[in-house]
Amino acid sequence: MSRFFVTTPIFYVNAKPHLGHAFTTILADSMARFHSLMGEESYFLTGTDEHGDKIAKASEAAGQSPKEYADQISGLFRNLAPVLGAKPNQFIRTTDPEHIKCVQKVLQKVYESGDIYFGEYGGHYCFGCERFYTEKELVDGMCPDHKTKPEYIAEKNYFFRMSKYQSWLIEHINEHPEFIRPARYRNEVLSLLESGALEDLCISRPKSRLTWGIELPFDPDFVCYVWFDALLNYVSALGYPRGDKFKKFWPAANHIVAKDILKPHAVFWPTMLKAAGMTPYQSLNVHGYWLVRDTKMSKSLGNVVEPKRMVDTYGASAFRYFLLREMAFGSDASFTEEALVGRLNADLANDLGNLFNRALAMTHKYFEGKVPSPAEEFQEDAELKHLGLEAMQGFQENFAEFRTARALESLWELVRALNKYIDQTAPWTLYKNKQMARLGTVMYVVLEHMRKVAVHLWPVMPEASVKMQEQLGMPFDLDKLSLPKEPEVWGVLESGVAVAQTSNLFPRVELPEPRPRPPRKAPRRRPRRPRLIKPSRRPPPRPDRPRISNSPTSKSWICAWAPCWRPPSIRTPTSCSSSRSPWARPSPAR
RNA sequence: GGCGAGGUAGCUCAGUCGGUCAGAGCAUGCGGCUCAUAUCCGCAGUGUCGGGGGUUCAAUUCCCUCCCUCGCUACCA
Repeated sequence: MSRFFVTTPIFYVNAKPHLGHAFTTILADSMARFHSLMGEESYFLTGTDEHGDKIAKASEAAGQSPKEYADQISGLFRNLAPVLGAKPNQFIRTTDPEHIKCVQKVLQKVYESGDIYFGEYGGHYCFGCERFYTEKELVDGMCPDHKTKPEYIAEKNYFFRMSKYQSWLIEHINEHPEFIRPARYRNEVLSLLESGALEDLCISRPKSRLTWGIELPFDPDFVCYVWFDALLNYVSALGYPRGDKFKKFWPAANHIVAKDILKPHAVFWPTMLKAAGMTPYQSLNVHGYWLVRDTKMSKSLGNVVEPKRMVDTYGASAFRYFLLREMAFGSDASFTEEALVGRLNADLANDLGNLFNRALAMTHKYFEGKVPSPAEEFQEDAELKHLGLEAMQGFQENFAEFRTARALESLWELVRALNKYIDQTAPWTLYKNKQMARLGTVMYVVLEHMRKVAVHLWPVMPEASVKMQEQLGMPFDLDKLSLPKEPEVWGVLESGVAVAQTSNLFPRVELPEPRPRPPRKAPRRRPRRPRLIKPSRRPPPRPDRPRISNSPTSKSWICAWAPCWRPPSIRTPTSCSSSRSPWARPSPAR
């Protein structure tokens, strides 16, 4: 069985989780699920990076020990994944004793092999910041924070002989097109490597100015530089060097990072692995930033998107769908609540949700709620099947290469084709004309394709996908499913099985009215309360069509807050609730 | 400064080894259907494919040049 190991970066505990962290986690989770569904054994690792100068300072400011501080923020990150419907197999912390031991083991090994040496580093040191600045970081030769002239000091430190691996790395990148992707970042790294001599990496900090780190095994006066420490999480988590997981999942590693940490992952990390005698990872997958209304998210602008609020308001499935559908792999994307609501209504409510609802309703109306038996296949059925085949293959090919937006775009060609097929075959007319054999075939073709769509959506919207499959009378069972076979397999849905009466998985939502800007001095935002909004301009109900009692048009005001929109069914935990990830098969040992 | 990515319908983007390549979705307007969450289906558009020049029978697609946006230019993470 082939293996798939996917990682997020370990998140630095100097700030609370935000949209970017949420996205990386969701992307990694969807990849782990996708590969499980493809029949591979997958393992999903995430965690927190807790050492270094910034943490030492932040904890001091908070009046806590670094460990207390890290414990607190790390907890926030640990709690993030479940909120997003993500199920990492492991959450590592760089303060874990096993990780510390592993880092020391690697340091010792590389030291003994001669790739770590003691040398001198000279730089512009600002005593106010207690750190070195590069020439470029200085503003007119001054510290950007303190506006003072830093002192040039030389410091003895340990260095990693990174330069030694420059040509090897260039060659490796050239020979492995998937090593860094998309190509724009691969080009960036190559030009970086080819433009100048790769320097050696200073990997120690004297304890005189930093103690919050992993002690060098060969010199107790120094701690390890955070990146050298942090990057090793990817192998320490697997129990390097002798752990079973390491033997199983390395080097099938697929790292996911945002573009800001490209360099450490594309240059430091592979050379470190090489020096330590390990095979390089399989791929580094680089995504862009989430902007908010085309500007960078920042606390001072007050435009930080809180993932939890989005999930509470719109549901994890819709939130995940939006993020994976909206961001083109590698590029920046813009997050707005309007865009999210737009996608939710257009793609999920109108196209997909309504498709489920109308098909289930017809199955009840025409076949007492049971999946009918198909009869003779018509030309139009074969055409739909062919279109579906291509849409599903397009989904799989793109998803495998992290192009989730294009993958979903491809799958939606099938969703739209299904709505069109229903309109063209007009089951209501067939029923009126008592053409029950043909009607049965049409409905079967629709329902079976809906099942295929639902299966493909599991990596993207696990909760909703499970629900959809249940509504079709097919309880979700990962072991029985095989995504590679789905495009061509036919007749999985059993005739005579009862389907749900209605779907209502993705009700349309109204965009909340813009919140009035809180006054400047407002201490804390008050807890959100349901708000009443005006219904949108809707035409009056047609006289020939009976209104459903809960129709928005029947009331002058409707509640625009979450609990009204989402049926309780969505929110109840699905079968995926055991602590061991149920979709990794077999569940790897923890 | 150097290197790189990109500038295509109101919006988000796809596409072109030069010739049905001027596209999709959303948004807009009109029409149809009634199974459905007023949803779905069809039709209709608008675009000097960043500006200019060149090569060619033919360029959005190749070459030159200019303008604009963004990223990188190495040890905070």
